[in-house]
Amino acid sequence: MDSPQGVKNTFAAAASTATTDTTSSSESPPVQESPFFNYVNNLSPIKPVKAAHVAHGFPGFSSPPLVFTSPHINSHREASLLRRTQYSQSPSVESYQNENVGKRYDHHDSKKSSSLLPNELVNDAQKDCDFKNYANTQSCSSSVCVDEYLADHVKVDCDNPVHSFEPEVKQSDEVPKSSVGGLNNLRESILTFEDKNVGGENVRMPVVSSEQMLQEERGVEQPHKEVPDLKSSLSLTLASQKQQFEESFAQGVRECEDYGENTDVTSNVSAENTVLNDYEVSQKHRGVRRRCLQFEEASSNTFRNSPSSPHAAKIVINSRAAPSSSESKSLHSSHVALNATSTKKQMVKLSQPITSLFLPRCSGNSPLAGSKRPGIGLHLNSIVNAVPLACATSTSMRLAEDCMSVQSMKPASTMNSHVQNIQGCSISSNALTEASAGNEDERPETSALIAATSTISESPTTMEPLYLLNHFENPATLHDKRKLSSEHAESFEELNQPSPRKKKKKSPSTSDGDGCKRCNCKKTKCLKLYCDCFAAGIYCAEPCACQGCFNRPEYEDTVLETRQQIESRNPLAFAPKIIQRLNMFPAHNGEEGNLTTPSSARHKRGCNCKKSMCLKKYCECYQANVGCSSGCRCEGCKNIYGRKEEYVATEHALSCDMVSSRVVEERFDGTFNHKLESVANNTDLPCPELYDLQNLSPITPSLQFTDHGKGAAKSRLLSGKYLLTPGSDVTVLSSGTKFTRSPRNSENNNVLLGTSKEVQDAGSFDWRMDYNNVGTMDQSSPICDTDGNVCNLTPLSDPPSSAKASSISSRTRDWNRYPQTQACHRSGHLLSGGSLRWRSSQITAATQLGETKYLECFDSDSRLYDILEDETPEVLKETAPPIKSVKVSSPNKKRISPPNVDMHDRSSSSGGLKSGIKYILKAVPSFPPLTPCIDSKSSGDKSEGN
DNA sequence: GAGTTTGAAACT
DNA sequence: CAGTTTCAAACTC
Repeated sequence: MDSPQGVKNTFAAAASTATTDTTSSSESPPVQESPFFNYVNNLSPIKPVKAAHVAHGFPGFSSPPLVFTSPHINSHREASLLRRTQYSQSPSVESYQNENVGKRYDHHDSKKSSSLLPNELVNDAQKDCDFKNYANTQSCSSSVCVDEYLADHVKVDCDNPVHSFEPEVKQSDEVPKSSVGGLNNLRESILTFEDKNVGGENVRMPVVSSEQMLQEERGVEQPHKEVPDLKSSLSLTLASQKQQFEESFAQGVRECEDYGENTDVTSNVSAENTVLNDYEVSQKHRGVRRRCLQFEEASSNTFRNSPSSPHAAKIVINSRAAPSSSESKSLHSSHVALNATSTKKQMVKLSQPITSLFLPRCSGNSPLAGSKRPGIGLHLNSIVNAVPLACATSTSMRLAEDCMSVQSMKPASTMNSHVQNIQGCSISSNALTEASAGNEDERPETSALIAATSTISESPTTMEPLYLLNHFENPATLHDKRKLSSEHAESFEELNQPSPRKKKKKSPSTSDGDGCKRCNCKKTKCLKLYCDCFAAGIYCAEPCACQGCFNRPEYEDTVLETRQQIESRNPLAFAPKIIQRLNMFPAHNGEEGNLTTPSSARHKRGCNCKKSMCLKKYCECYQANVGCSSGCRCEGCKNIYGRKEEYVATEHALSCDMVSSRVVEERFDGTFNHKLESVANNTDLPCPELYDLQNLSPITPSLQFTDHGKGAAKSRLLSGKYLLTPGSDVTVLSSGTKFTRSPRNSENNNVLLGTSKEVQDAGSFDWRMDYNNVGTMDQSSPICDTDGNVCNLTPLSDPPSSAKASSISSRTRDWNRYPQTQACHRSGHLLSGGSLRWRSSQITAATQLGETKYLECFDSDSRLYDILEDETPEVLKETAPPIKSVKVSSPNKKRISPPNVDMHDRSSSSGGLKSGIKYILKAVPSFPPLTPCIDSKSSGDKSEGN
């Protein structure tokens, strides 16, 4: 590989727009010479940006589908990690872990050291532990169970999960001796652990002990022996999480199980392919068996129907990855990896539901996590519907990474991002565990949650870009996890096939089998929007056939710069192109969930097809599986998903129906807001859901509205927030269709921001937020964080209304008062606000204000009105003006459809809300173009404009 | 796999 | 703002 610098330079020279090297090259560690690193790096990119978002996202997990999933990332890492772990069990790994805990990986270390995975695992485990600690007893119990599972403990002391374990243990025993030995080691370690902690009590606090163990290990860097302990502990935590997750998941969604099983199978296959040795394979099998047994048992305990089995299968797969090395180690690592992967997979499968579940908890526990991945703007690819696939790409942009606390690590950052993703997964798992922590007994709640989430998340399809996710370290939003997981699967394959560009071609763009897109750029170096990967905010991955690609973690700086430049020109450039509009009612069309429904989603800009009649993928609307809207300038539109005319009509109808009292209530009812708030507070709504809700709720209009009347605005904002909260959302917005509908919504977790513009902003915000606030994020719930970040950003950015800002600031303070949940609401507001520009721009300025940010956000929202008017996608606007809407599309701008309706009018009427139609932007992961965006926005151009 | 078509993105 | 060029995906052969 060229040295990054050199490449950058050349690239910069080559790329007209792009690239500024300045920062650069130096940053990116040259490391990558080894193909492996390159490979890894490729994977890593995703992490940074998206991860952060994702984190919140989890909530998302729901995330969206599509877009590109960078395949490799997760799977590869896991696999590589596992393998490496085998090789290097050495304390170094532990040290990494330790470091990771406090920090993140160094590039070199991460890259070079195979330990990465372990680190990730460790981190996850640690996080999990933290969560568990937070959760305390409950989690502990679960963890204990997990430990037992892993250990196959002799003791089944723990009645709960433990019992199930016994059988597993037996099986494990059956496993080949070699493997058995490893198992035994693990068991021993576990046992010791248990003994220490519990001393044979049925219910233990293993978690704590596990954590302690981990800490000890970290601190001391004990030799291999300890490693197993750590691993075991990790595995235990992971296992516990898995169990919890599985349980809840099983309850909530069987379908997911099926899906998961399928995936598992596939993963297994791939794993096999990857599998190095029969020996390893055997180990895997063992692990699988165990896990299967364990999980099965666990699941059986809780719910057998469910997914547990699938999980086990998944686990097994994971185990494969971890083939070798010392059995015990391998086992541990495998367990960990498996756990991680399993969780991820689950996440992926269940993703939406899970995320939602997690998010709430995450938000509750750790504020931050939640931050939605605001940033992520989905590209067309991301389009919820269109991409049913799950490829959520894991690829995260480094950009995010830079922003990320871990700035120091560049290349590593990518790794970190991956790790983060993983962590996120773990986190999510933790959240689940926490939720379920209570053990089986407690499960009911979790299960209920899960069920709820599952219902909400129904659509698995949604994917999210990773970049944004990466931003949030913690966040590791579910989305990220999901993506990662999905990617992991792919990554495995990729790993197998080191050559990056092989695939190339277009796997059908948006989705390869995975549903991940891959670019084939030749001249743009993947630094322009021509590149789907770049546009989606993800790094190019191996599958990409691009030439001279700079959209890689190594070139984070370049990518960021380029991105910023693009955003400076068009703040919405990275915003999700497709906005989902949720109908309050299931579907006037009768097609509730179907994104395809014309009413369900729209392309932000609209297409401009002339020859394809919107019946081919040339049409972005068609490609996104969305109907054409008034914003489209297509000729002879025959979009099967909905024609412009239809769209208008539907809007009309919807508006009539929807507008009804609810909107009014929302607007006016302070009580409503209160309810929402209470709901938000109470409910652990996963961020994603919130997002969804937000998305659903025609927030933007509300925001605008709020702008008009500040007081009202606040209330609305609140409402928006409420919307964010799942429960509130449901109540408020729609009645329930929302959740179900939005598979996308789930995706949207990333989307959080909701409206396209909003989304974009959010995406950018998130990124920025993450970067700036990474630390803060941790503190606050992820969602909130993101929101908060966004808010912060917004104020700054908003140039226009300084006065507003002031007023807003006061408001923001109020917001600050609000708990994280509120923050989430804020995010919703943001979404509703829809003026992405502002936010984005604001983002730059505001970084960290946190609370104040929220307030600002509102302000920004007001500004957003302006923006919305300008930028808001036609779709959004359309939604607002239910009837008239016929075509809002601005004549001039091809893409940008100027808002037909007066924002004020709409806002006042909250027409958008009333209409009941909600659009969700699936934002493409927008990089955090830190500052520049604002200006452009302030300029007021419609995003596209020129 | 190469070549053509298409429409978005970028540029002027 | 409009028009043109460039680009890469989608499509066809």
